[in-house]
This record gives sequence, structure tokens and C-alpha cells, in this order.
Amino acid sequence: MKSKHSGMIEMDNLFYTRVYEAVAQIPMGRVATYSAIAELAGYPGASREAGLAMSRALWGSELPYHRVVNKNGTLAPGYAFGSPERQKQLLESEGISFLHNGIINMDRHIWPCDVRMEQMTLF
DNA sequence: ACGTTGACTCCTA
DNA sequence: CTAGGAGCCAACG
Repeated sequence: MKSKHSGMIEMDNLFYTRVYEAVAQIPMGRVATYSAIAELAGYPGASREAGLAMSRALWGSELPYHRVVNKNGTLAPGYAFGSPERQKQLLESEGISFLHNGIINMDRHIWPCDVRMEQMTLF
């Protein structure tokens, strides 16, 4: 049967379904790369397709697709969010910090992250 | 069924 | 930092 998430995107495509599920898991205040999303979805290497899936996501959806960014920390092209500054506004409202050149501070907000890094403490 | 197409990434210059 | 090229892979016409 067709997979359909209430309030989400109507789709019968497994690839898109998996990609959207991965995107939905990105915590607030964090960002994930297209390649990371593709890999989490089970399609390693399909980062370009992950981007296509974002472009087809409906604007009113609950999906936090504004948290999906390029690996180098740059944002999607302006037309993607209506205006070039729109995505940056959304991310900043979640507490994501940008460098002075308008690039996301990836080291600080990237997700998923290596859990071992959070465990290394006193010792 | 095959050629094109991308909200990508990597590498080089 | 910018620009161009090649590889990538599922969707689409």
C-alpha cells in the first residue's frame, strides 16, 4: 500500500520515504549534510537525489528540510526557500550560528555526530 | 529502455 | 575565495 505520513508528504516512493524519515530525525539546532541523509536513508552516494527529495518537499510540511545543508556549510540556492535569506533566518531562529562569511559553523552544529566525542571527559 | 537532470561532492587550478 | 570538470545515483520524460 501507499505509504503516507499524516501531515507529511504524500509518496509511494521508498527512496523519498527513507530520506524524509532521516530528515525528520535531525534535532533542532543541528544540521545534516545531503550525503549524511542519503546514507542514513540507506542510499549512500545518492546525495544529489537527497537534494532532489528536498526540492520536492512541500513548503507547508512539518519536515525540517531547512536543516539539510551542503557539506561545506553553505545553504541552498535562494529560490529553494522563497528568498535567499529565508533558510538562514529559519536556522538562526533555532540557535544555529554562522561564521562571519555567512557559512554555517559546521563543527558546532553538524549531525549526526560521533558519540564517542561526547563521552570523552574526565580521565 | 535510454538519455537527462539535479537544493551534491570531490579534486584541480 | 572562485571556476570548471568528473563521478555519483535515483527520478523523469
